[in-house]
Order: sequence, then C-alpha cells, then structure tokens
Amino acid sequence: MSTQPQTLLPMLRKLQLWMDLDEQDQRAVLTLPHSTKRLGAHQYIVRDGEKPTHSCLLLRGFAYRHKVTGDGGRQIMSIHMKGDVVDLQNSLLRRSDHNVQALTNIEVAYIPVECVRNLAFDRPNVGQAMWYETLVDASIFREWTLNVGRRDARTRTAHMLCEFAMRLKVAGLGEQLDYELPMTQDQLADALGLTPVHVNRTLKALEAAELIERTRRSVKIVNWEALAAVGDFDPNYLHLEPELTSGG
Amino acid sequence: MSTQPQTLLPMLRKLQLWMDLDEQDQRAVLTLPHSTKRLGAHQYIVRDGEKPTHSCLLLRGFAYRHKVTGDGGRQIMSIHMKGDVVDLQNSLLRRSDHNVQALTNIEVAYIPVECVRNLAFDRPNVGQAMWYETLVDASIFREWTLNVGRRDARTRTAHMLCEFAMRLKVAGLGEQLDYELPMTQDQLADALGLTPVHVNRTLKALEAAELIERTRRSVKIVNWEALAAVGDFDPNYLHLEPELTSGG
DNA sequence: CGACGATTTGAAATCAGTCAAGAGCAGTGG
DNA sequence: CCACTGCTCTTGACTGATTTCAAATCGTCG
Repeated sequence: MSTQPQTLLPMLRKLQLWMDLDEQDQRAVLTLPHSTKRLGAHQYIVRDGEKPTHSCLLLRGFAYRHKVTGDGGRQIMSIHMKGDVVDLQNSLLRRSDHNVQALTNIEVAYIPVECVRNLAFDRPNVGQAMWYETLVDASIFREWTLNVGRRDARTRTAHMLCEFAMRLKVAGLGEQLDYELPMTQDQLADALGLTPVHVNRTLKALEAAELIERTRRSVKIVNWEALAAVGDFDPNYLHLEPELTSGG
Repeated sequence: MSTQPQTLLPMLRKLQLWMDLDEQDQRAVLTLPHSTKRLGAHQYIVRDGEKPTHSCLLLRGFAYRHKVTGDGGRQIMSIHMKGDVVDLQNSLLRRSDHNVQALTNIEVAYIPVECVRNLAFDRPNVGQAMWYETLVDASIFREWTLNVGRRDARTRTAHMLCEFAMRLKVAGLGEQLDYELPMTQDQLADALGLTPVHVNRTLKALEAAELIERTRRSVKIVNWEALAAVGDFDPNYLHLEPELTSGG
C-alpha cells in the first residue's frame, strides 16, 4: 500500500469533470491507500459472482465490462480508459454481476472498498462526484441498450465510433478524429451485438461511403458531421458539460 | 408539501431491501417533504433534456423508462413499480437523458432533489441504500443489454417474463406465477427490441410449448423451471438476497 | 351498434447470421 | 532471412430469423 500522491491523479481528474472539489477533497482522493499492478491483455480484473474487496482505478490501457449468456454469447457493456474506476459499479455490491477484463496491457490501482465507501460519506462532495460517475455510467449503458435494441448495424457501428472518438478526447488520449481503436473486430462485434463478419462488412461500407478511413487498428474519421448523422449520435448521454458546483 | 409518515412507506421498504436502517434513518426517510399526484397512463413523469427538480417515488401503478432514436424507434430500458424512486437515475444529473412515462394510471410522490441529496449525506446508511439502489438499477440495465444484444426472440421474451414474475413478487404485487402484465405487445416489443408482430408470435410459441398460459393481459407461468431454462434466467442480477448490514 | 386500439395471421422481403476458405500480418525460432 | 504458427481480417455463397406490409379479428367502452 502506497500513498504516492500522483498515482491517483487520473481519478481526481475524472471526478473533477463532474464536480468542483476543494483542496481538502482533492487531498482526500489522492491519499487513498492503494497498490498498483500491471495486467496483461485478457486478464480479469473482476469476475462475475466474486465478492469485490477492492475498487480498481485504470491508470493505463483499456478494459471492458461484459456479461455472458448461458450458451456462450458475450455482450460487452462498456469500454473503460484512463481515470475510470472500473468497478465502482460492482464494488459496493456483495457479488459482482459481470466481468471486467483487460482489453490491452493495463496498469491499475487497487483501492480497498471500505476506503472508497468511507471517503464518499466523509467528504460529501467527493461522494457526490462518485455517485454522479455511477449515474453517467448508467446513462452510457442505456444508450448502448438503445443502440443494440433499436439501431441497424450501420447506425450502431457509426455511433460507437463517434462515442470512442469523443471519450478518448475527453480522457486526453489522442485526437478526436484519428485514433487507435484498441479492439479487434470480434470484440467490436460483441459490443455491438453483431457477428464479426458483419462488423467487417459494415466497417467496409462506412469506408466506402467515405465517412472513415482505417488501417489495421486505427480509425480516422474523415467526415465527423456525416458520421455523427449516420450514427444518430448526440453526445448528451455522456454528460460532458460541466454540471455541478461545490456545495450543490 | 405534506409529511404524512405513511405515504413514503414503499420507499422505505425498498431501501430496506438493500440495507438495515435504524429508527432515526427510517424516520428521516418517512418525513421527507413531498407532494403526491395522480397521473394517467402515457403521461410523462420526466422528459429527456429537462432539468430535474424533484425525485419521484412511484406509489401505485407502473412506469417505464425509455429513449428514442432519431428515426423514432423506441427502446424501453426498464419497468418500474411500487416503491421505486423512478428518477434517482436522473435527478442528480443536470439534464435528464431519458424519458419516464406512466404505463398505467399511477400515483406518485414528488420529493425535492435537494432533500434527497441532503438525506443521502446526512444519513450515510440511507445514502448507501440509495446508492445501492442505483447500482442495482444499473445491473438490470446491463442484463437488458445482454438480453437485447445476445439472445434470440424466444429466449429474450421468456427472460423478461421471468424477471417480471420475480420483481412483482418482491414488490408484494400478486403471485409469482400468475400475474397481470401491464404492457401491451407494442410496449413489450419496445422493451425486447423486437417488432410487435414477432412478440405476438413468440408469446404464442411459448404458450404452444406449454410454458405459459395467457389471457388478454395476464400471464400464468405453467412451468417455472422450464421457462427459466428457456429464458436463460438467473436472478443474481436483481441482487435480491439481503446484502448489507448497518455500519457496513 | 360503432369505433378505436390491441391482437392475430399470412405472405413476401431483408438484414444479419452461418459456414467455409483464403489472405494478411506479427511474432518465433531455426 | 525465411518458414512456420497463430490470430485477425476479408470475402463469397447460402441460410434463416426477424421485419415489413397488409388485412382480419377481437374486446372494450361509449
């Protein structure tokens, strides 16, 4: 357990997206006890059914949440990047109800659940920021449900490419319009509720329509306006405008 | 604004599913200022884009959350019943990102957002119960995403019938195996990400397989085990086992 | 009875899935 | 430097689940 103040900076940054935090609040976040660890791609951070003992802050790389059906179908529910506390969703529950897995090589900080919980209630502004964060996560889940339930393959795929672009930019990773896509087409398919084959064809179609260009693992959005239109993308659900002021 | 102590009892009951609350906590919940109102079916409780000023407790009847795509497709994200605070999800956000609408005639209690927020931080056990509730909501969203993204029409439909059965029982509304389904097939279709026509055929198929019987608006589950198997239904995601003890 | 909304049914169309094989790329080891 | 291996991506032909369109029936309520 270390208390190196700079390690948890990405978490503070993320929380401050939602809420102004005063110096004491900031210190309280940064001095949370934690230990860091590196994990390889595909390793599990949280397993469905396990009891969570730590919350897990993503410091580097990408991770994803998913659930699996009885016959082995996998649905990816969200992608996470630097600064996301990937199991604020799970860690207050007695049993985790889904998996979180490393998408790339990652570095994480484990924080004991108790400390997170205590921080939330000792420092209401921090607590509110964390609550806010879980609400934004839930909002993104809802958008994905809409995406998977009511949009066709082309729209769905374009929508997801737009979301990545915007979230990468907010997290300070790469340009909005030209980015490394950390997922294989298999994983993209599981996020979109499609088959890998169809994802491939759909990406090609978007490319043929001159909305994107791509190489093996990178995407360049050639025409943002058009892609957002095709993808029925309205970023409101990401709740990115500054919202709350300290003191509520 | 009244403070009639019995009105908010369904909310207290629901919160106590998640967390033991002492007498002071209970009193604090029950004495929240509020006003009650009746709404007819189809009326809006919350509209996408509006600023929420009140949280809204459902006292009687059913409501549903939904989002709409640019071309008019509607996806229902969840169904709510007595005791649910239907926009704990929205009310801390600056702008609501989805709609909540009455499914049947309903009765609601409006509670000023500020009072909910203050209660959460003045009484950490209550706050934790409310947080827990939003996490369970999020868990249900994830299961729905899995349902819509990775299960076929038959499985999907059976799954939803099982979920309703179990949640109605927990809310103290009707029997687990024989209940009034408050939704039209159109609404069911929007919840399942299917067309009404296909929902109709799928229900008929489940009936032909002797898993359910149904009349105009009621469902009787003839063979729970079999329906749960067909529906790939595992209730863990509802987090219904008692979980937390006061003092956490 | 008449009207309206919800349910049911059939036939045809289509989007996405399945199956199967080949090509491209990256890493490994000889 | 090249052959080998494994994984991802790509492509084609075929299949099938679900949608679409359209019309008929049923129920309820005034």
